Amino acid sequence: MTDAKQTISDRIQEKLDDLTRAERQLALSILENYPASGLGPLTTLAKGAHVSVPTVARMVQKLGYKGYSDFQADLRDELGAIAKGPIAKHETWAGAAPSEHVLNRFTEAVIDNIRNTMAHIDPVAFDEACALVADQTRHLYIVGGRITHTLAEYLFMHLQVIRPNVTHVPSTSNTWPHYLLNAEDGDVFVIFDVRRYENNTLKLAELAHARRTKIVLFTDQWRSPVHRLADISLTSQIIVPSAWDSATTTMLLLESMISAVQTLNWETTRDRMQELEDIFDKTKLFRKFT
Amino acid sequence: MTDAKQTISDRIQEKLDDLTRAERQLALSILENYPASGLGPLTTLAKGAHVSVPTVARMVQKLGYKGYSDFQADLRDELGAIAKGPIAKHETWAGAAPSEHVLNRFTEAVIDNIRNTMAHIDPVAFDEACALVADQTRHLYIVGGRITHTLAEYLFMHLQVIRPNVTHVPSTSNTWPHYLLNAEDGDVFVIFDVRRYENNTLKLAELAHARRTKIVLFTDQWRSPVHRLADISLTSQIIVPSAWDSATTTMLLLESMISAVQTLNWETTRDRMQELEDIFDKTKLFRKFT
DNA sequence: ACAATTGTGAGAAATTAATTACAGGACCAA
DNA sequence: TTGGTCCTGTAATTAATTTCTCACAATTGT
Repeated sequence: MTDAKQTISDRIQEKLDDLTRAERQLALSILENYPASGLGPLTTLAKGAHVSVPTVARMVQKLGYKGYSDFQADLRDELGAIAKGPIAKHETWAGAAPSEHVLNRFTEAVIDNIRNTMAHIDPVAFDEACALVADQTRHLYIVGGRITHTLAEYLFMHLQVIRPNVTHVPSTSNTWPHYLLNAEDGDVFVIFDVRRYENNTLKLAELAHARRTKIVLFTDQWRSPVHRLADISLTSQIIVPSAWDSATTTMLLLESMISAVQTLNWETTRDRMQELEDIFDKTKLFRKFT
Repeated sequence: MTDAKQTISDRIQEKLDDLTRAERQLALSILENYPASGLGPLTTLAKGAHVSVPTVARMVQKLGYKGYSDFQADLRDELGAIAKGPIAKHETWAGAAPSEHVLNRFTEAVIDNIRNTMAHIDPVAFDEACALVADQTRHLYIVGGRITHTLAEYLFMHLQVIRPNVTHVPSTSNTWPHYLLNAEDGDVFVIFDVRRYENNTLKLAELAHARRTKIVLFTDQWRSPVHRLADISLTSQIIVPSAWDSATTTMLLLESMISAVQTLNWETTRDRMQELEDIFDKTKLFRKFT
């Protein structure tokens, strides 16, 4: 037992000497276009390698598989594991805890979410969204739902420092129609809507859309119906081993956006932050150290 | 048609809007484990995505394929082309963006934070904290600060469903002394305090400590002064390339705790969640699908 | 010439894909 | 609320493909 898991490619190369001429020819053909060629029909593979069908059947059995289907299944598994990316699938994060501990299972799921989210995100759209949010000439409305209003508020708090003209609108409230009265052509709505999509949020988005405002949507992989009205949708994968969904990945996107917007507006932000510091100093709400 | 070649992944995402709910569910399932899952048998794919066989057939046709086999062949071609091309650069997270893009720099920093946090966490202490939070015989107070009150509220919302006797106390408020009147020996305070530690929060912690309550503290690597009063401190690394700190890692710890507490209280939680669902159904605040 | 290997062709068995009709839900608009 | 529309899963059936095996002939290398 050298290694817990060796790739099928390794396995083939290892057995290469035990194979006969036609079998070797087949094996090399598989390795040549690996792993795609091994995932097609048996006859195609045979034809591509210029060997006969029984040769293929014989070889996979020599490799230790029950049949070609078995071999294919293993190939698919390997492909799935590889696609997961640079970090091993079963890495233990909290080293002091067993891998079945909730900390490790949860962390693994979140890392997976992050990887998947980043793999599918369109950086151009992301940059456009940041530019919209950074544009101080547009009034900015931030809308959250039942769960997501915490994320909305997190964004709101930071943007308040970065720029003026920001309003936080809780969609689960009777008062949100009032906010729309002021919304004009060109203003920006940042809307959060994840699973258990809320009718209120959709209504609000529709009204905002009707007023020709720009809409930036934070949603999950299943996409809130709001996305049809949104100019830019940023989707996160949010599945975790829990009865609830995870907000961590969305939070990551959010903080990335805050960071980007802060950079875009740095001149303004620096002054405003300094003022804020001064006010804090005066009020003694915070401690300098310890 | 902008560029000559688009991947099937792109093609799916592009058509995502034209798909119906179940079809989208299927499409996302394919993207989730791409491209391995699409190379297996149709029935396996359908089962894995929790959709029916005809749905798969309908979707691939909407994507412009003659049938599932046709779709698979295209997938294999793409896989073959990828393998031939430049070696996959898995250094970056958002593959479509350069490694200097804020998304990649930020994500890398957050992953680093997670790794570091998990490396230093004491799982026994974590479990003890979960047990305290899960204990329904103790009244639970949740305290957040200027920034962290969003995290506090996130925890509060979930625990409200899991168990009774939970109170959210904003430390930046004139009213918090009132809450302490009711705090008794054995009650639990969950306190959030990260950089720019707040005097109010410390005062509140001192008073809570004087009343012999248990204190669970979420803080950062520099540790809030509250930690001297806390029974259990859970520290996160929160540094990111930004003018602010990151809450993502703390959020991860938080969600792990919610998941653990939910498991500990599953009997109670299940019933309460069911009731909640029923109420949602009646109020029609949420939509079932799409 | 002998032994091992390989291909041929054919056919059985198993799996898989594709289609249909229908009933139950969800959504929507009046 | 209600009727209508669209979507979806179930189940059953058929068609098609694919895997697998066999016996035997052809080929190759020794």
